[in-house]
Amino acid sequence: MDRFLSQTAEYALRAMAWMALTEPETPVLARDLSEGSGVPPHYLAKILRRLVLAGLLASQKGRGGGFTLARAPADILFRDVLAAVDAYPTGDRCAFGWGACDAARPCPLHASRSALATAFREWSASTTLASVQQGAENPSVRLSAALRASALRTRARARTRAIERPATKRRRSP
Amino acid sequence: MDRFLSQTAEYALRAMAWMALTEPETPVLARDLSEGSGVPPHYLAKILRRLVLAGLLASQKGRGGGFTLARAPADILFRDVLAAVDAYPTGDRCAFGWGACDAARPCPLHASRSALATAFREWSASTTLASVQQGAENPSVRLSAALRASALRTRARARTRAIERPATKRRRSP
DNA sequence: AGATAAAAAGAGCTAGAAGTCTTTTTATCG
DNA sequence: CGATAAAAAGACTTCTAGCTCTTTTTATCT
Repeated sequence: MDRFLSQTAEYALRAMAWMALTEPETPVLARDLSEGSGVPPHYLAKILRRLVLAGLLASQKGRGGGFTLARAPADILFRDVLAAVDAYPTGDRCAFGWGACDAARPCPLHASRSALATAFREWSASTTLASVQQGAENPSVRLSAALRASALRTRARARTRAIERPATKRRRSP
Repeated sequence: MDRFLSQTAEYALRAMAWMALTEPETPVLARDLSEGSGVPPHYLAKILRRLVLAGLLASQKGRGGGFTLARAPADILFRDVLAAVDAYPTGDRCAFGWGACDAARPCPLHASRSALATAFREWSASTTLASVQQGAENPSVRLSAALRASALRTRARARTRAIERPATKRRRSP
């Protein structure tokens, strides 16, 4: 094992982190986000959808569309992001296998398990997307550069396509 | 999502917790452990094997055999149990997708992620099996009762089998 | 209107986790 | 020794997270 959270949860945090590091209000393409963050494009699309449904992102279809943060980074908890992709553990089922298990009638594992649950809840409820914006070496500089590069690639792709298709109109099978 | 750890990790902790609550030195049958803890019997067998290989349990084959704790509960960390079933996250891969990411060159998610990792490590390295033995309502009483009942069922099974097979000797297909 | 560009939807694939079943090995008892 | 009782081994199945591919919908631009 090499990670604490599920792959999907990590992808969701990664995507939101990227969003928090881009120019606010400017729509970001799923494709650029995928290339920049390394999350598989189609899988990222599904994750983004869930983040939209959870009210953390806003999406705009069609030309000039893309994704934008729905709220200020400081108002988006890690917990919100995890919950959006169903990666926020409720921990309501007893680890010991008991039907009922609470503070009143704790199972032998209850106390230890609660300690972990509490630590996790405090972490995810006290950490916001704003935390990714402050770095010792100002990582946003590097990130902006990466995204700029990505945007340049996007324009390059457009140009390439324009060249590949010289004046002839193509139509897909009817 | 409803749990913090993988199903296997939870089963491993559950099994070890049961072991810590039984009479020391007295071998516990995998079957009784399964019935008592609710872990599927054959799956539990595999988990127990891993715990033996990790040096946390001792096993004895044949009649009168079973499983016993290899060390005192206070000397068995939750971390040890999780590591035995490969459920101890190393967290060495960057959550942001960077190849290199450490305290020197942290990714934007590094600090937050480290906070979680630290909390988890401290929890799993400071919690031992002894923690399951101390409960406000002395859960070991209830557990001992449950195990006693389980042991009784085992003897009942033996009796039943003895009755089902009255003096005739059966042999499996050659 | 028509071309284009974006998100959205949905069907399907794959590998690994979780769980089952059967057989084999090893020990003990009578 | 032979019956029995336990763990151990291993093949096999099932389910689901993660991932891919294709098509559809919606918006914008000329």
